[in-house]
Amino acid sequence: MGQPLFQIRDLVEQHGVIVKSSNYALYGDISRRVMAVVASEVAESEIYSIDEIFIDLAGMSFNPVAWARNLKARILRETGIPVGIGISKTKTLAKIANKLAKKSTKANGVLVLDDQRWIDIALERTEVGDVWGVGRKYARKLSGMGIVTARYLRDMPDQVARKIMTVDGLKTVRELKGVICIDLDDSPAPRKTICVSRSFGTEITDREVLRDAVFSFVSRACSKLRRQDLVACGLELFILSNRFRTDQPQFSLGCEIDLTPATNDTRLIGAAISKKLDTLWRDGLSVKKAGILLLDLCPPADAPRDLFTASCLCENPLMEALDQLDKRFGKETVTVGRVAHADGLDWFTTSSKRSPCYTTRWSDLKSVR
DNA sequence: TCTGGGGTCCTAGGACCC
DNA sequence: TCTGGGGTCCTAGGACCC
Repeated sequence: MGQPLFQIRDLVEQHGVIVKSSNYALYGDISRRVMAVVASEVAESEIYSIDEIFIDLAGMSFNPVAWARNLKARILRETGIPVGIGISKTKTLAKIANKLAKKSTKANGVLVLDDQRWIDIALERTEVGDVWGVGRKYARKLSGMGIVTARYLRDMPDQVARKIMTVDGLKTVRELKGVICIDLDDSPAPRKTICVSRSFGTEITDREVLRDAVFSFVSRACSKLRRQDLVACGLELFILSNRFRTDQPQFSLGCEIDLTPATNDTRLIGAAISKKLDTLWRDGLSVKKAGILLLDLCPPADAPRDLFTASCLCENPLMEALDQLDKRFGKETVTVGRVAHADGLDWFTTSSKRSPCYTTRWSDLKSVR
């Protein structure tokens, strides 16, 4: 997991491993299909990530195992996707149940942890670092104290948990005890930031090429922003050196830009960034990674206004037309400014092994004879 | 040669207010 | 010149998640 491909070339060759570049348009669409099936069966749920959903079964009177098996079968039939279902008293315990459901052949994808004896055994078999909310750093710290399993973690005193891992860690410990501390969140708060960043296939040493790249980030970020009906009050631009090259000086340069009045117009944000880029740039830089971060997002009506503008965002027919064209004919059919010069794409991340967008792009549709 | 991208939350400390 | 108590807001850094 997370290992660069070039480090495991022999393994790939030896076992005939199939390699795929990631394809988020495809994953996103398949995810929506799976979530839709789940939503049709339950009243309360929370989509937690592209491949996870929490379901509230409180007050349920039917047999949970039979119900879960049925749901699992239905998702497989309707989407082709195999899923695992873990059921318990809290989200943290349900995540553990889910993990075990996948591992155990007996469970075969569905596991209920309700009996305390079984919970104890499950926690004993779970490494502390596999608990939801315990990352690498905390896992190392806890192991140093002899807390190596989820069971030890559950049994540690509240004050110690709080001291080592702040209130979040305390919540985790209590959730392991079966006390609900992390509620089901069925209406997630709107985004506060939007980030678009890339590592480049080839390092960039030319300011104008970098400008091209940054412009394409702006284009993507603004389109995300408009899709969520938000405006940005500020943004951050950053450029980084290649951290793996010891023969080069390392740098991490960035700047913040105030956007007043708040906007989601690609042209305005592009122009603001372009100006800043000139002050940030120095000849001799070799840029491996760059990105932009849109900050302080809010609905247009909530945006701070300046003295001379009635509203931060009037109707913007041009941007609307742009989004419509993208929607109808594919991403970046029409772009603002200087995006995507014919010869300017060398820098782009390589993804030669991307699977087709079977379900979201007409030209990628599978043909059947 | 090649080394991912996109988010949130908490805390401590400093600046400021009355 | 010295002295106190009670707040808010912002930022950087560090942890976590997928």
